[in-house]
Amino acid sequence: LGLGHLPAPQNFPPPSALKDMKVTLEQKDLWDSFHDIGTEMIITKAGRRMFPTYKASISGLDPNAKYILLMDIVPMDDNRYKYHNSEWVVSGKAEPLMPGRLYIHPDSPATGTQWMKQSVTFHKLKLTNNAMDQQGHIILNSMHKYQPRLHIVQANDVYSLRWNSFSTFAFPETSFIAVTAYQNEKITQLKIDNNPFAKGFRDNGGNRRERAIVST
Amino acid sequence: LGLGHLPAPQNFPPPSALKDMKVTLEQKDLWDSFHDIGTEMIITKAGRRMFPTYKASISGLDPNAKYILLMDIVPMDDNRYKYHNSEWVVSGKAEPLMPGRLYIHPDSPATGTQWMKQSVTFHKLKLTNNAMDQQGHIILNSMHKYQPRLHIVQANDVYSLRWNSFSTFAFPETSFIAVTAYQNEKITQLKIDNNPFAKGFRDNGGNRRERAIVST
DNA sequence: ATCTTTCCCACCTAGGTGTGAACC
DNA sequence: ATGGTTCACACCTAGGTGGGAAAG
Repeated sequence: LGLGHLPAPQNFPPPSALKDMKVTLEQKDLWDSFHDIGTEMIITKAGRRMFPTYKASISGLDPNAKYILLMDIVPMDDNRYKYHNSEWVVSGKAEPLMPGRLYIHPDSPATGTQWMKQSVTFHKLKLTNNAMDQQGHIILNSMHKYQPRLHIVQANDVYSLRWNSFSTFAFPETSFIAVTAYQNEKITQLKIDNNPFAKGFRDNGGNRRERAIVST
Repeated sequence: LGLGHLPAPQNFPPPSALKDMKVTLEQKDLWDSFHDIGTEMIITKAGRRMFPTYKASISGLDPNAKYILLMDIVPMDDNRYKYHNSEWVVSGKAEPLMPGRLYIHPDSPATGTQWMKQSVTFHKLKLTNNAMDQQGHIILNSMHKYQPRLHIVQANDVYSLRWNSFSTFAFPETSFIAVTAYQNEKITQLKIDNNPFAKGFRDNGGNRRERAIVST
């Protein structure tokens, strides 16, 4: 079990008490369309959201027990990558990584009923390349390959978080390479086409206004 | 102690263990300028924020104990009011009120250290006149007079909330009359002058653009 | 040179304001 | 008629996008 690296098998066998627990990734088609090309996620100093957003629907929890949901993002290998001739190639050894930060879902702790009644979304999670980040964002190295993981922990509050009874889920289609600027223009176009916040960059059938010239 | 009405004295004597607990209302000058005229707060079906925002700085908590902070808003008397000849006058008996809802500060529960390190703001609290509200907003009756109260409860989580050890604080300058439309135009003007979201209604020294005519 | 990162920007989404007419 | 409520709206704040130039 590599220190902070992705363990195999990806999904831990859940404790017997939770054997019916099931997690389904939402918007799988969208994730797949990115994954087929090679997903890239922008990381910035201030922190950047992931797109697509990680959303999951959960079943099989004890309705009355309390759970904390968290995400972490672990390196998939020991390589550093570069984008060369329209493909990702290994370019060296991975940078050393600080112990991975955890993003605790802000609704935590909540009962099984509350987690199951609607899908759980992690849209507020942010990625940063700033190793000194003070805002609790997840710190990653650019040009490295990562795998997000969802953890479900039965615990009464975030302070008594113990790692003695939890289930971990990793969906391969959510893996990505962290970048500070998009490398593959097909990824850029998929983001523009699907992220509502990037609508300004869509080609509206020739009706798009030209960008204004800034006079300084 | 009137059922759901404002008890006297307004501030409960705190438990001895919390005798050093202190709560200071922020932006007291702003609250005072409203209070001097007669504060009105809009209530709507969808829920409306309060302005000024209720903010408090807190000291004297046990740094390591965990606390939940809540607000409720209680009737100040049994009257219904109306605004007549530029003043508020009693116009009848109060409407019956559902048991008051509590607004639990979203950072709850947190340690004394966390509550004390910066001021606590309740800007997300919303008021509604919709008795069937499903979104957890505080339900009030229009044309009735109210007093917001802050409660500090030592408790480990929101589910085990017990009313056996808490402190209540009520600042008279935060009392208000709930309305569906402003009655006193001095209140309207104070809101426009101070609420950033109402900047569009400020008179910019004659530079304000005329409102566009809507063609339908 | 080449590759990667940073910064400011126009352009969006999301949602908090009082208005004034319509509604009851 | 009168008094109170609702609704669509223009106009804001707040903050999430990738672009492109500049910087490293």
